[in-house]
Amino acid sequence: MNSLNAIRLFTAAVDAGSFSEVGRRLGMAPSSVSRQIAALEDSVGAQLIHRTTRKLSLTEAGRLYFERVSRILAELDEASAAVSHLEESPRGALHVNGPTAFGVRHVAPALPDFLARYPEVRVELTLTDNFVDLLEVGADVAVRVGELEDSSLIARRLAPNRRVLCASPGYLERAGRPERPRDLAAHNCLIYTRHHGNVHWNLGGPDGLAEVRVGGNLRTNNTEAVHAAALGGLGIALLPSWLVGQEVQSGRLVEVLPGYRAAPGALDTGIHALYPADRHLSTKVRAFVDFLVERYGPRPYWE
Amino acid sequence: MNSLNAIRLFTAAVDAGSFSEVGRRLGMAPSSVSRQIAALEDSVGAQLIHRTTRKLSLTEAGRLYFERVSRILAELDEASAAVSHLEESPRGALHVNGPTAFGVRHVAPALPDFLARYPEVRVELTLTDNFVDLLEVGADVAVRVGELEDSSLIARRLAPNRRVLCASPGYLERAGRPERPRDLAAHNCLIYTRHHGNVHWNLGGPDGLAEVRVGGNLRTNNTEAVHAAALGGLGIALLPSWLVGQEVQSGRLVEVLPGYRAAPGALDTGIHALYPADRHLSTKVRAFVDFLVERYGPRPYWE
DNA sequence: TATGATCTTTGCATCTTTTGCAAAGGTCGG
DNA sequence: CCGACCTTTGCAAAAGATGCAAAGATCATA
Repeated sequence: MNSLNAIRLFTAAVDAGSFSEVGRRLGMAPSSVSRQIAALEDSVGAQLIHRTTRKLSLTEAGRLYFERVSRILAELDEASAAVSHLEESPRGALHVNGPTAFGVRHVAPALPDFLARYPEVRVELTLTDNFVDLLEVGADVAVRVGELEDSSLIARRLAPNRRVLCASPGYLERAGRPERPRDLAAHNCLIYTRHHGNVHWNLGGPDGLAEVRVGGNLRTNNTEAVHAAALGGLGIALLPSWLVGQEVQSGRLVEVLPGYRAAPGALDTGIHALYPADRHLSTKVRAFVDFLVERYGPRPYWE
Repeated sequence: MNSLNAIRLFTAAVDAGSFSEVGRRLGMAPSSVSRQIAALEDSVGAQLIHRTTRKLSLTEAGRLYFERVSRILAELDEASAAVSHLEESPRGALHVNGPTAFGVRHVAPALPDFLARYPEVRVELTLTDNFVDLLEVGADVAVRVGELEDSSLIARRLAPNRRVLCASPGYLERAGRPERPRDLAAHNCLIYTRHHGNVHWNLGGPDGLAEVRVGGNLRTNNTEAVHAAALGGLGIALLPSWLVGQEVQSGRLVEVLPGYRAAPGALDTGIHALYPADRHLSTKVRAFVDFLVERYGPRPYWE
């Protein structure tokens, strides 16, 4: 096909009025200019420029081609510039995907600050609780809590994902306060699980790991339900700190066995931002992830 | 710079949904497609396509670029097509240059037939008697009578340029009819010359070359003036056959010393079409020159 | 009128770029 | 878990672009 370079040389020759002058301006040998333009003429099948040693002049075909092509070249440069412009600074649409609970509590509230810092960005926040393929849904970046599927995506750690035991002050007053992990077996523990069968809580504390079989009158596959039940005083829940941290701080919930944490498991790998492992990471994604890292910090505000 | 090929591959990939599919359609290795598009991304400085092994998806930059670029590619193809179209058959503007006298008598009258045969051609006929640079004046083809400057132009012979002696019947009745070249010295010879000094007519006839010094009461640098004077009965003129041929045929002028012709000289090299020696001779020029060659034929109608 | 400067083009050797193949690493469906 | 298919990278070969020098041509100038 006719190369873009040849077309550029053609227009340059029309402007400069001489192949040699083009060569001088563009730092190439006149012979190269000559050959490229000759090849272009062959490819379109028409003489574009009449040449004498002293003067160039356009043929009718050349005039026609020049008019159309010079406009097209400008448009092409504009298109490249527009794309490059997108990457100069964070700008354009940013599709963020994340789980509902975390998104509502810690992503959405962060957006005003983020958008204030990057006024040219538009955020489209999609909160879903089923796993979605980033590219499928057209997202630029996803926030994931726990369980990272191994994939070609890059994961950047935003915060730890720790689960703590907690209950409402009313429940503890009524049912007593466990002193050791094994005391939990006698309590009404609010179970979040996606599977059937017995549930064990693995707790790490000052005296090492303790596995406690727990149970109670509520099992659900919805963390929010456990949360609501705990707030309502139903029992003891094992919930992520980002979900209950502020309520513990405000006293609406009380931490139980404060020296103990859920032992790190599949669900506790942390909170990550995921984005495609492209050679060119877009500035808006980088800015967003950096922003979240900075906002949550080494020790998140909810801890 | 970013190559046109890479851009074409990019749009092809968007259409095909897979680099391998592009390779199959265009007959090239998937690796080449991959590398070209990667290079394009480097050149614009942004990721255009997210790739997994199973799916391609456009980034925002990619969508933006695709929209603009696919339209631009279409325009570019159109531009090439328009130029190629010009050469498919004679078509477009044809600038013809020639001398006034010949042009009025033998070019302009030929144009109706020419344009009837090639309805898509528009002729712009410029008649000038001073020598002009074809390219300077933007002409595609020139008709030249006699004296070919040697140049880079191609000359195609259209007809002989012979000068014959003639006078009006009235003059011959009054002054008598020369029988031999030397008789001309006693006649009123109408002199066309651009220089000062004596004028000699070199005549070739059955007995070889004869040089006669001629003179009379009219010298002019304008052939038409000589022509008009001869028609008016002023004397004997040496004029091109294409100028007086039809008047000789109609009897308004009578040929003098019919066995003699002006000996071929610089002025008698013939009538030629001149056009640039380009690698791609445009079809409209070729058609026009062919048309004149055919119209004048081996023996022009004016002879 | 002759000379020199400058222009375009072509042959040729060289250098850069592109290409296809093979292999590696990854993903999806059965 | 396996096989089919995808993208990417290394590597050698092919293709294309480049610069130089020389040839042929034109114009300005001495």
